[in-house]
Amino acid sequence: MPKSDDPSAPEEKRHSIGARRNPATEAAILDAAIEIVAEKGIARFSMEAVARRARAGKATLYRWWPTRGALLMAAYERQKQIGGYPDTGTLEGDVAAVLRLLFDHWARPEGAIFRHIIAAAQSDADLAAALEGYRRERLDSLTVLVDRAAARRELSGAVSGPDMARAIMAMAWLHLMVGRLDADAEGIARTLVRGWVADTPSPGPAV
Amino acid sequence: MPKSDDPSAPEEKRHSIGARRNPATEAAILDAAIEIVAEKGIARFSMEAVARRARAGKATLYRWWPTRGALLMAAYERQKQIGGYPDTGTLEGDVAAVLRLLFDHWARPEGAIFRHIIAAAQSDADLAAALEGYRRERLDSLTVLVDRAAARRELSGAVSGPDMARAIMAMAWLHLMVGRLDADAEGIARTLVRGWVADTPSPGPAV
DNA sequence: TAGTAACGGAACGTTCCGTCTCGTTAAAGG
DNA sequence: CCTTTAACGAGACGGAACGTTCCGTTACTA
Repeated sequence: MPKSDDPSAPEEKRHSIGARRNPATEAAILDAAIEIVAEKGIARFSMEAVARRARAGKATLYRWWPTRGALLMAAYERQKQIGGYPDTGTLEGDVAAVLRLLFDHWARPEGAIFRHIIAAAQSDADLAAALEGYRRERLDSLTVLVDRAAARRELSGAVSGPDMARAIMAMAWLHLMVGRLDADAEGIARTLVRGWVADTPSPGPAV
Repeated sequence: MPKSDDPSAPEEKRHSIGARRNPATEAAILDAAIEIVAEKGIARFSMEAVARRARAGKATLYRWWPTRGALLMAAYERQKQIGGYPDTGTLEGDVAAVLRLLFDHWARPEGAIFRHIIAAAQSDADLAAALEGYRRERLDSLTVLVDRAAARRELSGAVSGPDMARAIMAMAWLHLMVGRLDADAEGIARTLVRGWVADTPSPGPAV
């Protein structure tokens, strides 16, 4: 039986620990947020529900997370744990591997938070700014793949590293937003990495 | 001065035209929905606000559009008017052209509805189903580009047409969702159409 | 020791939800 | 012709969540 939102029993009441932030309160609130999304879905995620389950006052929530979006973002950052990207030996294999990692992560109940963050960011400028920062950080991390490919002299030189990273992210996000996390990561990687046209008069493999 | 939501003056009261749907009512409601989103943003878009501006009863709204998402979708379909895709002579040029068309369309105040439809679909199963139908329709329409490229014997054969269409859509949607509708369509097209790696062992002009 | 700020809790007014009645209107159908 | 049917504007209704504001308690800080 899933835990109810109403503060029934086993957790003892928390109190102020003086004129400073209580880490136990922060943890309880973020955990409650993650649990609610995982158990009941985003529709049941409200500031009131989080406060009830965490046995926290609404004022405490609003003191540290001014909007629902901010709390969502914090909850996502707390639970996310994506390790480094495996080295498969080819760019196409690396791209497939990172897509597979992302799809598996987002398919978990807590991972589903992320698509709701993107959704909420469409009407919340502050959240949009936070998401943009996170997005740039993830884009930068994808350059690892490109650097490895460059070291192997695998690249054609027709496309820049940042452009490649954006394309990978675009494919990942599209499949997240349309709920197709069972998509064929290898097929997507092939679509991106190999050219669609037979012969481009590009300046060839840069030496 | 933007029109207020409150039904002040100039529109005369509509009545029932008998035991059948009133087209004027439908038009007034959809127009009100489009105007509210364009003028005030999605945050001010509510069933109540639409009913107020359209001088319609809430029951009338719910009779024809059972959810907010359904009304959003109908409003988008009413105002969208994307013509055919221009033929630029190359696949890369065609992809750039379609991206430019989409970006320009979505950058208009009414076009912004679409990103909110994608957002709302994350928490509304009915809307998600409607969006999925629309998405497949747009994917099919993109095969025109691929067919033209095939007729020119431009394709490498390494990537299938549906995969190409999905990749184009992914890039378009990403830039929509992150608010980068000023992106370089030509650069994106190049990223997709040309290969990232120098030499693929596909049936092409291997060196 | 006095000041300060976080804490749980609860009440507040507001907005929007979706449902529901009401009286009016006019087409549909026997 | 005249009863039936259904759409219409209007708005009351209970419920949920919003974001703010108090309260009394707690314990660190100066």
